[in-house]
Amino acid sequence: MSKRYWLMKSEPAAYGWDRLARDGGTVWDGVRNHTAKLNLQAMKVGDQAFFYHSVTGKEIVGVVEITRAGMADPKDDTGIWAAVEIKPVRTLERPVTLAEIKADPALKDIELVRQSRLSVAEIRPKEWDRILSMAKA
DNA sequence: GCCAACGTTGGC
DNA sequence: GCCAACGTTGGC
Repeated sequence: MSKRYWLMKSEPAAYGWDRLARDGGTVWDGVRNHTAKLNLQAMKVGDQAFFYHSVTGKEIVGVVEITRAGMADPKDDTGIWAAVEIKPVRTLERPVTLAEIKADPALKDIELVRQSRLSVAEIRPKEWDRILSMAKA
């Protein structure tokens, strides 16, 4: 199966990009939404994801890679919820803001905008490439 | 099983 | 601080 792309949201006040870069990787747990859980469970080792700062910033700041997939959420006693392990791959040369994404017709169907509350979303390969090219501009 | 009420998230 | 979107809960 070919590589898929994702987007993971975090409030910088709770766990930001700087923290992830300093930690060198982390277990992505605590997700309590079923759609997001399905996305976590669909992830494979080697898949990549954008790291998005919600609330403060509202921008994509970096790229992460899934280093461990199909985990149970270690903080969950019920066995319902899922987790993955991620590591930072690189910081974007320039963050891509939500405003820019919304303004771009090529990204009008992106899940980040269509379902703004979803904390773990899939990114289509075309959208992935588009956002990467915006980060270089 | 339906739906109104309520809680939470996150953008504005 | 407000509100829209969505999920969950509880009465019927």
